[in-house]
Amino acid sequence: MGHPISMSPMTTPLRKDAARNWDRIVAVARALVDQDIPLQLNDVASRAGVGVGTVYRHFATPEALLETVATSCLEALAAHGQQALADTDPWRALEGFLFRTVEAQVTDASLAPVAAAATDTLPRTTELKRALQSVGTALLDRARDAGAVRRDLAAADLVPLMCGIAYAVNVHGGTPADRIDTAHRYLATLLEGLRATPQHA
Amino acid sequence: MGHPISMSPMTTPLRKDAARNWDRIVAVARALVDQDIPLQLNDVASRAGVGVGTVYRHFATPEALLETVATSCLEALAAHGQQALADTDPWRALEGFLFRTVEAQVTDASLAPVAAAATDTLPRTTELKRALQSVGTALLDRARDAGAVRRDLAAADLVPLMCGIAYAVNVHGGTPADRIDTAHRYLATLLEGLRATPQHA
DNA sequence: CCCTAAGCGGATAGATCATCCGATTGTGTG
DNA sequence: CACACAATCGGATGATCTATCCGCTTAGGG
Repeated sequence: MGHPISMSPMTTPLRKDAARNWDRIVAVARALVDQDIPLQLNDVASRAGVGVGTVYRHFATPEALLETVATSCLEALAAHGQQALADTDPWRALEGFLFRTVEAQVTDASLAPVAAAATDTLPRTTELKRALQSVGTALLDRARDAGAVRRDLAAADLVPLMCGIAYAVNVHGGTPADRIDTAHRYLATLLEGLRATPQHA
Repeated sequence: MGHPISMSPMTTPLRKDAARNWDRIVAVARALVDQDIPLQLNDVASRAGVGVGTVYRHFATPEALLETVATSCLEALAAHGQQALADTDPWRALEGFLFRTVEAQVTDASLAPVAAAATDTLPRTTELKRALQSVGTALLDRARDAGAVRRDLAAADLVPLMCGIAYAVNVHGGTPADRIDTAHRYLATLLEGLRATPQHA
């Protein structure tokens, strides 16, 4: 699957047992994140049935493990971003992309902290975040050129705003279904404000 | 100043040395919060020049200490809320109140965690939060009755949204001045969306 | 089959947290 | 003022959590 080496072909492949342990650890971490249990590496080790040293060797910090867990989700977002760029309607493209982004953050607890972190542990995370940022910038610029969004919001505001919405949803709370609904309402409201406001012209 | 007993007249006053230590501890905590240093009670004790036991006796948990630090700020907000209720323009009143709220959260690091916490440690905090909530509800209802805000946002959304904005500002980062500016931009955008949107009628 | 290096795993040192209790000090009383 | 007693102090201490190090095991090429 998604072992580190699958991204960097220059590294010697992991030994079979190492790969197995890597999978176990990430699977356990995924489960913990889904249950909102904080990632403590000692704990992960015992749950995965491996030694503490093994976990620390693969992932130097809880953040590194969390980023690994988040990777697939980030990749899916980036992929959708590419599709959005192909949409001919600039506003619809931006709107759809942002909806997916918040929905992902609200659905997957691993995403929010990774998105909000100023500095990344893994190069892969940096790479993916950069890609997402550039897609967002492109979509926003296009929408702005089309006169569809107000001019005082910059590309650098997109990530913070999406994180803010996700955070607000968490504060609001509720069942998973509620949360998605809340996320939609909040984002819809924000987008209404994001639109260029012709009534002020 | 604001010792616990000043709010509950039924309790015997603190002994002189106890009051002095209480002040020292809160002052140190205030300073730590302002420097974004996490509140660790052992650490607070040594910085305040008191024993660990003393700190733990006054504040059972870091949250209790944080809530105490935040109290004066919450009181100021509640006071402003009362003034806002006196404003005859429903929209302006709501807008002003919300601006103050985010500004406070962005300015004072003790506020955000206290506002976002689902459950309070101190009764006083619960009381103040309830008061703020009811002011917010009143302002929102009034604005809605005046047809000034969209109907699909409830009073229960106000706190989460304000926390979300503050969080977004933190993710965005920058100097204190930048942060206040960012907060204003974000809130202005959100408020634009919060307004009733007549062009959809 | 054997050798080597990659990988394993847990004992353990180090840091942090929170409690408990003997020593100290403020305060009301005679 | 001297005393008694209760309130408060403070840090030694045990519990918990974090992360490293190193002797043992095992995969996999020759």
